[in-house]
Amino acid sequence: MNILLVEDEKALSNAIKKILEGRGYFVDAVYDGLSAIDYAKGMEYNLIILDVMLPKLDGFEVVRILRKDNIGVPVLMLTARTMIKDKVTGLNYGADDYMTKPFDTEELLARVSALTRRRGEVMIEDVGFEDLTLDLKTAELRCNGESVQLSKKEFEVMKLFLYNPKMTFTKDNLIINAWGMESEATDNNVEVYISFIRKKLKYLKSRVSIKNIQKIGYRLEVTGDD
Amino acid sequence: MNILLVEDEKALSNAIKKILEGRGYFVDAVYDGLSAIDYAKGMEYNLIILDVMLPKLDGFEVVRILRKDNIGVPVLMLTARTMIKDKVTGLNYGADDYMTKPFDTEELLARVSALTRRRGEVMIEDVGFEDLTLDLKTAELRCNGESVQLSKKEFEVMKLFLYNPKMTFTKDNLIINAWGMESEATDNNVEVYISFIRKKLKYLKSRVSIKNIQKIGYRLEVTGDD
DNA sequence: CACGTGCTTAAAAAATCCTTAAAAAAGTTT
DNA sequence: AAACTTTTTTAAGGATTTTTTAAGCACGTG
Repeated sequence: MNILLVEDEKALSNAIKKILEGRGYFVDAVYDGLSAIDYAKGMEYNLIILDVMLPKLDGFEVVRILRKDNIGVPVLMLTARTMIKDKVTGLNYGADDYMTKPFDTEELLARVSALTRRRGEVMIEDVGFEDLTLDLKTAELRCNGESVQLSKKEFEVMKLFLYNPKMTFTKDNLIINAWGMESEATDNNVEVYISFIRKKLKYLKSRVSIKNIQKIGYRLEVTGDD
Repeated sequence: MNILLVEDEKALSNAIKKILEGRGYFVDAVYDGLSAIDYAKGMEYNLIILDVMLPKLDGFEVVRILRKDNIGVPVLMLTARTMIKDKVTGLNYGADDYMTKPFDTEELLARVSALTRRRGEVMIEDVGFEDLTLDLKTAELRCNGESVQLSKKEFEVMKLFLYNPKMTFTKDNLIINAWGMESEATDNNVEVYISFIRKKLKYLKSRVSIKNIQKIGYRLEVTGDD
């Protein structure tokens, strides 16, 4: 369940994002009207939460443009409590619901779930490749009905591989992505973790393995392929 | 939780009444504007659902009169999809929310609970998962005929788990949802409460337990599953 | 075969989590 | 308002898991 959040006030934006993510929604946050249009055209959202007052292009314009382009995603408008007239304008331009600021957590969640019509339903998003599936919620790696629990770092590394199954990653690549820019991890750290993961892949009897190319890096490989 | 339903179309009125009664609300149905005023003055309702088009006295007038008499009960207006301008008028006269016909059950329930909950009241339904049932009214957690009383915070945490039984919550998630955005609760607070709840789950001999995945979060687990 | 590079493992170190007890705060009752 | 109860927070020690470190072995390439 993907939500596009358009709100220029950073503090509020972060608060809303956290609340929604806490309930399992995936949230992209942008901070002005033009980006909102770009994002909304770029991918399929299940809901757009749209502040009225925005830099570059206000909320009304955003809805109007989207509707003109036949993008029918439900839109929830945020307006200041005083500006009741906004409600009308927004609704005339094609918004589906409005909510006045400030609002409380429960109200937000109620309206969001009303608009997405998926009350209580769970949203599971997994990444997969060949016979492997990685559960992004629990960091469990599954294969042939079996599953193993990955640790946080194993998870980060595996996620990288599964998102880019054909790519070869240098050790530095892996360090930056799984350990972070600041980290002082060494090549040996990577080797150790590759070893951990290989052990788990073997246990799962997966057709996928991690291949090393000397001095170049690691990538996924499927037995019987090349 | 008492609701006054004002809708002259008998078939629709009965449908709404049934839906709401199914969720534990008590519903009085009347069929014109004058009766609406009588009833609303006669007893305390938690919510009035008000059609715009009514015999004798239309919906707008009803809200206006009630507000003038300092009756602040939340009002949810029903309008035909085409009559967007009604929304404005209704809101200006003091309605709290509107809904366009036709609408679906989930939407109705979401709005009704948003409006009734806003006044701090608790809903009547229970949440359940596997052998557990959480009474939202009393915060009692039941299992196999036994039951234990949860404290406020235990209740908030458990509610979150039961509403999203498959989801994994980070400690931050739990803090935001159970303690609130502003709170300065630490990870340790969460750990302590998880421990409290686990003790109660054990006492109830439930098949459900709370599993931790290091550095990732907590989620419900059913013994014998995975 | 020798060198660099990668693999594996064990153990040390660090981080995270669990549990409990006691202090503080909030809520009740008398 | 004081005494009591319950809930929530804080704190500390121990248990567990993850991550790092380090050392010896294996492997392939030149």
